[in-house]
Amino acid sequence: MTPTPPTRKGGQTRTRIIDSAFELFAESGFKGVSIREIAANAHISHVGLLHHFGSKDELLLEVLRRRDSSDIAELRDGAHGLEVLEWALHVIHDNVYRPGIVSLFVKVSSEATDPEHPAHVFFADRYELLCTVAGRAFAELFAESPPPVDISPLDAARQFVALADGLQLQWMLAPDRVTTYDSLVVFLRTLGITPRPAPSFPEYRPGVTAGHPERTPIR
Amino acid sequence: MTPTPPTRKGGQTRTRIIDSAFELFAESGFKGVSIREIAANAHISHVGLLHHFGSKDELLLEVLRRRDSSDIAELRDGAHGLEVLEWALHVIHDNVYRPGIVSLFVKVSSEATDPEHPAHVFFADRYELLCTVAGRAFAELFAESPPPVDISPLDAARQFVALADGLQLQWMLAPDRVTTYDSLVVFLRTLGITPRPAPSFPEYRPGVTAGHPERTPIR
DNA sequence: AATAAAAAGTACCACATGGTAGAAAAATGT
DNA sequence: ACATTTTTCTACCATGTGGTACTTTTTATT
Repeated sequence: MTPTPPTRKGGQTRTRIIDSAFELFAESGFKGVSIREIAANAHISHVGLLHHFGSKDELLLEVLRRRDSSDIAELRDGAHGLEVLEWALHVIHDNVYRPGIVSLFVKVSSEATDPEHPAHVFFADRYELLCTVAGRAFAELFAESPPPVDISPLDAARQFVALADGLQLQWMLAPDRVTTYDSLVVFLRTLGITPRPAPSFPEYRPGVTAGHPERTPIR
Repeated sequence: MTPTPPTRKGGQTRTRIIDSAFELFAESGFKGVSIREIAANAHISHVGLLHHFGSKDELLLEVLRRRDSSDIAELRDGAHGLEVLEWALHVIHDNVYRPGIVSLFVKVSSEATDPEHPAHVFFADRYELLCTVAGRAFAELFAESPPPVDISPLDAARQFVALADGLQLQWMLAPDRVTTYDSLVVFLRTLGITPRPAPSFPEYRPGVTAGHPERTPIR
């Protein structure tokens, strides 16, 4: 997968570029930023950048994969029922401290609505995965105690994901008025699900958050 | 407000340009389209366009105002309680037949997250208005019959709006899997609110939908 | 120290961008 | 018919765009 082993010095610049790209894509979306800006921000020429990533499109996908994996990867293996949703809530709760990642996904996901967009497939797949996994979780929970209204687990999952997205959009437009996390907890309670509260002052967990520039400076 | 009365011939081209801009902004967002493309699509040179709208920014705002007013304007005056929500559901239900307007707002609203974006204020204001109006509606409904969970009317409003946005995003990525309208009805039922169903085969109502290119061709 | 490979840079390309200057053409008012 | 205003165009500009060809510098391997 990685053509250049990370021991080679290029590995460092690679991640430096990815961090830079993440930062700027998050700020202005995909179309809103040039590879030259990204390169400058990473202290390199724009063709130096193109040496590591063949094209702007590839770079974006690399950024998305990197940022997504740290969140979703853990999700695939054996988490069940409430655990899954609590884990999701935990991520969302933490996102308050790294608005960049919210911005990135809000902006690029809507751009990616266009079937021609380089990240279209990525997001289509992502939402399918998210809804499937969350759907399984809801199914297990509903099996224990059925929800107060007639709603399929998959529908609940889609609503959960949609709600998170929509609230984060509103949060970015008016950060003071919206608390995505609280709102999602209320939503779950509406469905008869009561997640354990996330810590109100979350401790820094470098192992999990490493590589997120908002928390750990790049250099 | 309008410097040139619509009797003057320029009025026609103005709307022709706006329609063209709407179409292309919806397809590729604000940054994704050049005024030259918009102009060509309206059969005019790009400086001819700039004569009518001083800049690309102004054009976007004009498009947004136009498209929004047809939906929101009616909302300000005397609608109450359930009426408001049913009206919102009705609009959303109809949106299936004019995906352009969904695409426009999904794409541009997330771009507008950036405080520098020309439409930032527009969307900040818009969401405040939406949530306020919907909040009042929920307040009235909750006064009649309190919701099954502890939730403030304003929170319910924000969730309602957020859910609509998030579902429409998912719908654009996978149109077959998502039915925004049904999902919103379920959500309301969860809060103890049962809206009257919208007609399953909505009749064309030219008076309301006039100006939406998906329904009424421009020329 | 020599050699191969990787990384970074300079110069360039064809093309697109939003916007301006000034003139020609068309519509409008009297 | 004339003068005025509105509309539209051609030409141009400075800047930015993603990407290529080719060269130089740095790094790792033997």
